Amino acid sequence: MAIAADLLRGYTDTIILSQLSHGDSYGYRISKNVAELTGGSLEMKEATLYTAFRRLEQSGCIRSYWGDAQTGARRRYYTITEEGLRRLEADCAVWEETQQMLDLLLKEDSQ
Amino acid sequence: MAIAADLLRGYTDTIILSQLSHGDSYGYRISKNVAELTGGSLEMKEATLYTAFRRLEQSGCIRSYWGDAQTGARRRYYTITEEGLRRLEADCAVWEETQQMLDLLLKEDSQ
DNA sequence: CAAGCATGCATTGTCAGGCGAGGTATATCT
DNA sequence: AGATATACCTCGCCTGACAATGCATGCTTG
Repeated sequence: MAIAADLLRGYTDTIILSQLSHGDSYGYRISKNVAELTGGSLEMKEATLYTAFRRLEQSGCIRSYWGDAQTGARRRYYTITEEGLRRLEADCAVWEETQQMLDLLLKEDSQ
Repeated sequence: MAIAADLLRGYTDTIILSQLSHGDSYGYRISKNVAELTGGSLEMKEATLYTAFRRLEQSGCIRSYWGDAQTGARRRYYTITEEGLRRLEADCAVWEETQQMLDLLLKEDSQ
């Protein structure tokens, strides 16, 4: 397939993995954290987020456990796995290549 | 919507517009040109390409005309419009922001 | 001359991911 | 009591990438 353009679409997973590489976290927090980091530019929609969690757990990139909900609503925490770390690294490499490729194509001098 | 992650997916259109900003061209040529520029990393599939042409023409970003096929198969040439140029510029700006955003999220220091 | 390959365009149907809309539950503040 | 923040989840739609398929021309090579 060789760096298909379609790959550009799946970066939700990568962002989640990146967030989890800093330590266990949960949906709501990741969502808020990403929003804050990007100055509100990127809002991960809940539907997007939770489907991504299912997908990532399915493929063995993350594991989950329920936190005890003494205070407030219950939370499902996620942990990144070894597989997930490898996936993250691979995704980042692809992202680098993708950036270079698109930059090349879009910044190509006229004529 | 504010720079949705989904926007990352639609860069086929942008690449085509960029190619056409250098002068009129046609499907096969754009496809070969992109493949060559990226060292074969990016192969625009025909189905993708021609669907994109329809989409872009529909939205007024490009216009098309048949070249005379004296030699070889007939070709449909495409011209970028004013609207298309504006679209290209806007897309490039979005691309810049997107890059910065993802870089920020993926290169964020651990801890 | 037939077969194969490069050139060239086009459509149909499938699939995956983003996300709008809806639902549930708890705790706090007014 | 109602609003708001925290927190999770799912269904169904839409869009874009692309495999598969089909068509036509012209050149080359066995």
